[in-house]
Amino acid sequence: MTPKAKKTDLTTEQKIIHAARKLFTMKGYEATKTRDIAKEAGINLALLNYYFRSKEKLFEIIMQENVGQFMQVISDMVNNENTSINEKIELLVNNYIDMLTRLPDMPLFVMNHLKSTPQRTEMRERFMGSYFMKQIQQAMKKGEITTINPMNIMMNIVSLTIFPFIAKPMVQNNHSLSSEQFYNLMQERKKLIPKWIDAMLKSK
Amino acid sequence: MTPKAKKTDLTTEQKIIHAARKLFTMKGYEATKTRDIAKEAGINLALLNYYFRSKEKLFEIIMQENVGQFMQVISDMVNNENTSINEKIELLVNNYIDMLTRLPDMPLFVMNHLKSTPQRTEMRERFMGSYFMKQIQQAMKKGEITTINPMNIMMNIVSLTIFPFIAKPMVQNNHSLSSEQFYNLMQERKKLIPKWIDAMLKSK
DNA sequence: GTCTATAATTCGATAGAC
DNA sequence: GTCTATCGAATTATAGAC
Repeated sequence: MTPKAKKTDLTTEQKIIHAARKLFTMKGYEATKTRDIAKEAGINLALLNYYFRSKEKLFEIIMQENVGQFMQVISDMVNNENTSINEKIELLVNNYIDMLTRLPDMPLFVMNHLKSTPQRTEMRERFMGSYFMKQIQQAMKKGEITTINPMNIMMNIVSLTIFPFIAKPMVQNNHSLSSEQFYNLMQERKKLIPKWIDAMLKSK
Repeated sequence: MTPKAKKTDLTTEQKIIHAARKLFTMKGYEATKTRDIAKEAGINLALLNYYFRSKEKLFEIIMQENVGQFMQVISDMVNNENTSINEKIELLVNNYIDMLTRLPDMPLFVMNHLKSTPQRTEMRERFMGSYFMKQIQQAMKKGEITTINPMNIMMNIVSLTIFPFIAKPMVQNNHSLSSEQFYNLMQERKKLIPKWIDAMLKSK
């Protein structure tokens, strides 16, 4: 047996987490039934409560895991003191598009939760006090970029990167756009979004 | 009595629709209970089923109403033969921001539904065969705008306009950004988004 | 049309055997 | 740790009186 466990070698706890992650992110909290999680995990309903006391506790674990990953990409970007503005934007766009290609349900899942139960993410504070923010202000002062509310810069980068994954079912239905075409479109945007942001920052 | 009915003068059917619209868009299908709708409407639970046979039928009415409004803004824009490219963009951004200011829950509500039950919206076909599309292709041929996949243009306009409302709970928590500040930011974007799109279309 | 009462089902959670 | 069986609450929907 290799040290790397096969899928069937997962512990019961891991099997439940895997099943819960799949169903919660796919269908949301209310629409996901504990019976379905148990079935998907190949175990019994009672065992789910034995390991995780309640549906809500299990959900919180999955949600924090998702919120964490989601926020991490932004934190990594805005606090990096070794990259230029343009490099930061490229890094964030690349990381998000790669992540959301693997986990396309994540953004809607996270946004739904933040709406119903606002968290202390303090996105705005984190951004306003970040190294990225300082770089922007310096570039503005030097006249290298146009005068602009920094919130708009961050909002635009994230909008252009994430929204297409949220709107995917709208543009890509009935095979009008194949999965492969959508994938290619997103890969193409990795290079285009930084260029567009650059054009925006230099517009008068 | 004026011909315009007061809120308390609504028919029972209207009272139920109003309550259902509020709760469904706010909390989604599963989390909304028929009892709560009845309570919100000030009527009895049995009466809800008397008028609308089932929870699902009632939901479909509310959902189609929302999807319709959502799509209408795009249809109005891409099929208008009397406006320039820039005027079209300004119109769409203005209409969406005004609509979502009134109905901030709409985008998440609609996106959640389209994901779970893909509709025959054929957004891509409608766009690809539209008058707006023809204008873009002409402008590209004349070299007035840069060479770009038209899907990206539409995707960017909609992303920049709608995503901030979806991400609202993330940027605006714990009074870090007041409702008024958020409102002002969105109003400001009415003028900025068309400028940014313009810069994007002229970038090399 | 509107109500009260309740049927029928579903769901989260637990008891208790192994 | 894992299972079967079941409880108790919640929820959608309906029956039947007025």
